Amino acid sequence: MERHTETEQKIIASAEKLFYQKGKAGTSMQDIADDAGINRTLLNYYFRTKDQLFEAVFRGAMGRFVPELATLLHSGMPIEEYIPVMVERVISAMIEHPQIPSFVLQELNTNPDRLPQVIRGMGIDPDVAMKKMEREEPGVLKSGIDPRQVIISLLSMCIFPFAARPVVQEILYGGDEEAFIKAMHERKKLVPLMVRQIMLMKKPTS
Amino acid sequence: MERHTETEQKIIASAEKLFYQKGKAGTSMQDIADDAGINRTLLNYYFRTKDQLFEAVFRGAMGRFVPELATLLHSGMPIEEYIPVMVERVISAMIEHPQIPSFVLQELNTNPDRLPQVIRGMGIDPDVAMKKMEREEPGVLKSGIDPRQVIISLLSMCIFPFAARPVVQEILYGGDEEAFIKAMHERKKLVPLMVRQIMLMKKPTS
DNA sequence: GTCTATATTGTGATAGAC
DNA sequence: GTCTATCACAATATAGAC
Repeated sequence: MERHTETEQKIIASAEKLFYQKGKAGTSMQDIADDAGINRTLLNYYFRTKDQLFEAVFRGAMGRFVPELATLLHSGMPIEEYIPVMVERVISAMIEHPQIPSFVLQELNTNPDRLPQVIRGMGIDPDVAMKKMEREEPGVLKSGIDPRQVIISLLSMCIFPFAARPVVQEILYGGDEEAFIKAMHERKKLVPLMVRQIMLMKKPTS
Repeated sequence: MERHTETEQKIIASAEKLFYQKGKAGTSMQDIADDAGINRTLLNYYFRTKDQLFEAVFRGAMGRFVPELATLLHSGMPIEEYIPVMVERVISAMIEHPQIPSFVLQELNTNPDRLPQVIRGMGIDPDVAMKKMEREEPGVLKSGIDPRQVIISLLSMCIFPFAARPVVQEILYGGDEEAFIKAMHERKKLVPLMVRQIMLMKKPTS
């Protein structure tokens, strides 16, 4: 592990702030330098190119909640046991860094070529994950629901409120930031209960 | 209503495609002109500035699913009745235009100043919406759950799979586009059932 | 490590010929 | 309506002095 100079840290901090908010294309090197209060050419000195600086920020963002999500697919525990753990960790991570979900989704949408790399980075073997879910299905879901539909709902209920934070906060919480955060803390308990209800669901007309 | 020339339509089509995918800052006027196979200055002739062209595209995107969402808050029906209708409409609209959710969320995140305008555009009076939910709460939710938490979950389960489509499709459906779309069609029936389960939930330790 | 100066390319936008 | 030519400026990046 290298030690990072003060300037380098200021650059990363400003780059994170601006990339999270305005995206890669919407942020110029000058913007970052100004925000960090340093000369523009220092960005090139430390990171050579804008691409490499962005890469550093993106990896950092992934590193902050990919490990939590990877648990979902690799834990040895039966699915119902680690759902509360996983939800608690994921939502907590997002409360600390509320802008990461929309930032990551935006980048993956703009540049889907990155997906394979990201998935490998998560240490996920999709086949293994699929088999795990299929294997668990009979025990976990009384109904004939595709377990992937449950996974999607679980992830949705955790991540979406942050990806759509401005809208949710404004419309449902009257723009009150504290109220929004408080609601997200409550959600750490609520989402597992909601998912539990979904898993107890009766088979639909299939 | 004006009639639109062929060139104008080609411009809008290409602008939508590229803005949806790469965002406003990530798309240049040259990119759009090239995609439409026309001269770059024609964009200025028809829309004067990039801002105005983007505005046209953004309004178009909003218009495609805001009316569906507004129903959620303005319908005279009791909430449980129009949930299936609303889910069906919203998901169908997103199957037709899968890129709109991430596009709109991205823009609202980058430029939250737009929110008031958008909310007014939806014809939503937030106060009215809140009162409606509070008024319905006793009848609809046996538990003491904040009805906003249910609304958030409902919207999440509908919209998130599209906002995160590349990831969901790749990891859960092995990159198979058809399989993803089929799953989203099934979701039109599933989400109302899931929400119903959530609304039947017992009060947590409050 | 940090600065100034500069090269190079790209961008949004307009004027004016056809 | 569509083109060419041109403008003013912003962007990334590098060379080289200190």
